[in-house]
Amino acid sequence: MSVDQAAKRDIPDATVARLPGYLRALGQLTVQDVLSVSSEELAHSAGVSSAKLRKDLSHLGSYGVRGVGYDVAHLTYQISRALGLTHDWPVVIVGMGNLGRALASYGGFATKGFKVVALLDRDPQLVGERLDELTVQPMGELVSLVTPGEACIGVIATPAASAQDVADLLVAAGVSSILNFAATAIQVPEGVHMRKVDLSTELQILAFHEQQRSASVADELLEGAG
Amino acid sequence: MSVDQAAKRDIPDATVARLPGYLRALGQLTVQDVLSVSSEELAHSAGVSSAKLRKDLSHLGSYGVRGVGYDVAHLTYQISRALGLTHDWPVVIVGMGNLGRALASYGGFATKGFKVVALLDRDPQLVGERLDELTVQPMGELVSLVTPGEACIGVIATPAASAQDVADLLVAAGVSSILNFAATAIQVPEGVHMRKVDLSTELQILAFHEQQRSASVADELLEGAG
DNA sequence: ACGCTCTTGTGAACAAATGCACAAAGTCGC
DNA sequence: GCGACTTTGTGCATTTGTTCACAAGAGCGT
Ligand SMILES: NC(=O)c1ccc[n+]([C@@H]2O[C@H](COP(=O)([O-])OP(=O)(O)OC[C@H]3O[C@@H](n4cnc5c(N)ncnc54)[C@H](O)[C@@H]3O)[C@@H](O)[C@H]2O)c1
Ligand SMILES: NC(=O)c1ccc[n+]([C@@H]2O[C@H](COP(=O)([O-])OP(=O)(O)OC[C@H]3O[C@@H](n4cnc5c(N)ncnc54)[C@H](O)[C@@H]3O)[C@@H](O)[C@H]2O)c1
Repeated sequence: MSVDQAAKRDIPDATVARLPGYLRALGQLTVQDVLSVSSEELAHSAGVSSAKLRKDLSHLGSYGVRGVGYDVAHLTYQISRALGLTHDWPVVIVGMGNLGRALASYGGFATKGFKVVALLDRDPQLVGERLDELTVQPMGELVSLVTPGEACIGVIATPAASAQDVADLLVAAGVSSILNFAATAIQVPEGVHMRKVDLSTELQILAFHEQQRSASVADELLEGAG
Repeated sequence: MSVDQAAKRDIPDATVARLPGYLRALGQLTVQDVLSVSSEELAHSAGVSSAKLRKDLSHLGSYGVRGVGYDVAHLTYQISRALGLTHDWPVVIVGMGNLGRALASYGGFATKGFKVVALLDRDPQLVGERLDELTVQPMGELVSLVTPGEACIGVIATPAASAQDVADLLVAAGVSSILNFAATAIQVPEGVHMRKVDLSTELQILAFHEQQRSASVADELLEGAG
């Protein structure tokens, strides 16, 4: 058993970040009743190179068959296990504005190893409102919803100004992983995992590349003229 | 001027991905009327190490003053320029469901160098609906909205099943940068930039770390017992 | 049984990113 | 002016990630 866990222990971050993409591609193959897939094909559907895919999978163990490829069902299981998706993780969403509602009504959670267990907002006007099986609760309920020591994922969908306060409340209640949608950096204590999803960052990165493109076009014109 | 552009030309990807975060931290300092900031302070607000921040900024040029720090306004300008945010980029959003509406009504675009110029959906029921100054238009309007050669950013907020089709339409219309919110990998031709924002990927990465944590706790218990 | 074909898994080379540590270059008090 | 002090910018070592290229292994037809 120690071998098994040791194998999981040092999966590179870059690999972990790509595993969900492989899982999704495998899911599409599953519904198409495809039983087996080569690294080349799977890599193409996931949008990576086949060498990268094979190296990534080699970190989980040796689950392919040389000359044949990977068994779709078995690989799906192995990746799910590596990611810790063999059981559902509870998720609480804080902030029931435009984004929070969209997230709450988004069905993609349940099928992927997560279960939204609570929706919270500090606005008394929103508390009590029903959204897809769940009732919006006041912030005070947080401590009774989260059991310290038991893993729980917190999602922040409040305005940037409240994000740090909400993060502090989540951490105090015992949440150890936070996904932040607010457009601000938040500080969390050591031991709490934090990731952010940020629209404007992504757009700005795209803008950078667009600008590079137009700059190089301009340069080529100048070079042609000079 | 060639020197200037050469300096911008090879900013590492990892640096580009962090620049928006610095810009945001600088924005907060600006509203607080802070005029100057050290790498240590700015790095802390942006959630990175000061060495990383300095190395990142050094790729843009030498805009700090030794012994003092960085001028907030000037650094803001330089980063904006490096990212290509000195003028607004047009953005079209396709898919006016839960997420698309949240994005459309999100004010964060305008202040950050972007302007939503069109909302599109294929559902005739939604076409014609007004959302914040804009009317939802049918997909056929795409070609008349985008001018090939002029940069435009396309945002995909349709279900996964339609994402590839929508991407193809956007590319055909002349869009050269795409931000994909749909939970699927899409293929775009060489020369088109594509980035994705994906909730379930992020949650799965958090789940991995939670699982690592519980695995190591279990290990420690075993070790203590053995 | 054997050789042919196919595809995995991985060592080794390469590239990118990070972190360290300090010289260089500025400010400020005197 | 000058020396003490502060903070930047960067060369270098280290770590992390990617790509290449191919040996090892599995299936299949004969
Ligand atoms: N809407 C989008 O498309 C979008 C896109 C990208 C990022 N974001 C970010 O997501 C966040 C939410 O966006 P939105 O459009 O849903 O905002 P919103 O204003 O519609 O909703 C925010 C909600 O958070 C609640 N709230 C505020 N402070 C709180 C606190 N301290 N504790 C608990 N609840 C609190 C408010 O009552 C409100 O219901 C913002 O930070 C925004 O920048 C939104
Ligand atoms: N809602 C969320 O919180 C959330 C979170 C993460 C990811 N996502 C992803 O974002 C996407 C959209 O989610 P949603 O909840 O808004 O879905 P939705 O079903 O509410 O809306 C989808 C919209 O896209 C339109 N559409 C469908 N096919 C189209 C096509 N070919 N061309 C143009 N328009 C088309 C539909 O008419 C509909 O209005 C999904 O892929 C989902 O996985 C959503």
